[in-house]
Amino acid sequence: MIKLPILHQHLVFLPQQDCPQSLELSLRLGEKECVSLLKSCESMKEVKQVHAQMLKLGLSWNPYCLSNLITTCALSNWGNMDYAFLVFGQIDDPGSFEFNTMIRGHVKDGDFETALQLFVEMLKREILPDNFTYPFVLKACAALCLLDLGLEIHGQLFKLGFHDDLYVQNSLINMYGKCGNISSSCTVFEEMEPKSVASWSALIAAHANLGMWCECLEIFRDMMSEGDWRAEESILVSLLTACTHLGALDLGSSIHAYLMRNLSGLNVILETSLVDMYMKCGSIEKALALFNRMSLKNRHSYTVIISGLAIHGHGHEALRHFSEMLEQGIEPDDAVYVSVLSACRHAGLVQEGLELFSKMQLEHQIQPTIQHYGCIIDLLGRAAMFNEALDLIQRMPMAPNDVVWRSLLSAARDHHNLEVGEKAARNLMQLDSKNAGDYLMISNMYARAQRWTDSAIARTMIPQKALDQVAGACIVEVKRKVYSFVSQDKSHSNWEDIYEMIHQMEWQLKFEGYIPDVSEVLHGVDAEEKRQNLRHHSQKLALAVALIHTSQDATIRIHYTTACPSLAFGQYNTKAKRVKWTSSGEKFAAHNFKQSEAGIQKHHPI
DNA sequence: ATAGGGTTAG
Repeated sequence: MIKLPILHQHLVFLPQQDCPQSLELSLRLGEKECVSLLKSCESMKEVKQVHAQMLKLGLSWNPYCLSNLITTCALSNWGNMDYAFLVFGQIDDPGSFEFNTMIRGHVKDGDFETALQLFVEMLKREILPDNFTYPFVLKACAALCLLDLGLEIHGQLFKLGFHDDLYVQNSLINMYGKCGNISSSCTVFEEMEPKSVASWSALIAAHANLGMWCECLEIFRDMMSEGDWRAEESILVSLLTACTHLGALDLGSSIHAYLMRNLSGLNVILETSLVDMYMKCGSIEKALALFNRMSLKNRHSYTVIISGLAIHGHGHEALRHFSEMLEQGIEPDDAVYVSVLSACRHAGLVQEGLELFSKMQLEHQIQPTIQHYGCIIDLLGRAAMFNEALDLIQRMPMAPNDVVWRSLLSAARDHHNLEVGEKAARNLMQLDSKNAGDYLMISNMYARAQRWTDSAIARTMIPQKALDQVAGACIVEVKRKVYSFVSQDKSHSNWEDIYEMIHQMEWQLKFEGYIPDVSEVLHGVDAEEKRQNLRHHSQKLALAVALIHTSQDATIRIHYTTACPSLAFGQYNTKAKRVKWTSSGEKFAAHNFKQSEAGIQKHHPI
């Protein structure tokens, strides 16, 4: 702890010639002492005191001291980039170290544009970047998804010969991954030698970023078989995220066990990932137990637990956790409010939802995003409060997006409100929906109103608009392996066994008197074709595989996901719809099959 | 002389 008198209330930068050489010589504090003082600073106040001393002692023009001053201001957690910038301006001949530090500081603060501007300024002054410059700059590119700039920089660093640098290579993997160019990530990874744990981590994270969950697990398998790598925390976090999205509870649990064996304690991120994994994989008890034992909970942890409870329909429990979070003094952010509002949405808590929506704006000064509006509009729609919903759409500051109209359309269909449904449908079409599911939903709406012609017209729009019927995929985990299926899938090696199993399942269901309900979904399609389609529907395939591989009373969890290729950067948004099945004896009951058939029209993202 | 890469929620 440094205790120095404050000598300057406001900083005055003396011109160089005003600092008499003799003064510097006469005082003890040399540059070494100055730098070590700077390094032991613990607040900006202390830094300013040291800076004041520097001014007094004539060290304020010493490049070494100034460099260290910038580093302290820019990189400390309590630092101040404005101050760093001020000092940076005082250096008349900044080199790559000073620029690197400034770029790094801005990246750390999340000010990526300024970081890149500084990089450009550096080049303009013909200061050559070094191998330290590129990791920071590439990180800024990654954060801003600037693929073109990233490519240009890759070319530049190649010319300068820094492509051999391990850190630069790892940064490149990350940059390409964040920009959605996964094949380049893989190329960099394959061509580099040697690799480090961070290389694997970056590659796995890059795949995780794009929702390529199965690939994450495969790469991890390669990593473990290829050499003596230690699975690090960050890799395990990515793997847990993959498990969460794949619903791979068994694999997730074994990662948990691995963690308990190999680490002395878990950090918040790992614990939060675990809680999320258990929640989304349907193991609420474990998730809650783990959450309750966490010694440190942050905003993320609460978001995870609240949205998990929301998914399982425990609206009141979710709200209770939200109150607890506020009592703990954790400021909610917009993400927490998304999860809280969606808890109200899932549980049909209209009044609570509306109150929280206004509390968010008035008490916490959070401007609602389209997602928050989407939650509320969905909430109102599900409660058949269509006037209120339409009124809110009118009043919201941004244009309603497809998600908003889609949820309204869905609600109108369920409540048999053709007027609102048609309005939503019109608006959805105006947004030039590329989603085949939307047309199916419109078709279903008309089918329910027995307007068969309109229903058929809506269906014909799909081939007319040449829309891909994005096949939903089903994912099932058996014996720690993850299988995924699309409708009519025959890509699996043992597909004959699978289809034989389906045959048996159908036979048994028929025996129990089950007749598939195809009235609404597929009106106007040839009846035999319908049954063919349904028969090999992806969920059924997944169920068959699970039945083949599991014993009688095992719980089978099948996850329904949708790829949304329309999202930016080629990202896949996997939104899992979870259906829980039990395979105890004859109990893979008929209503489950109905659910699976309805699944074909359920693949619009929420 | 001082330094760098990978990780969580919707």
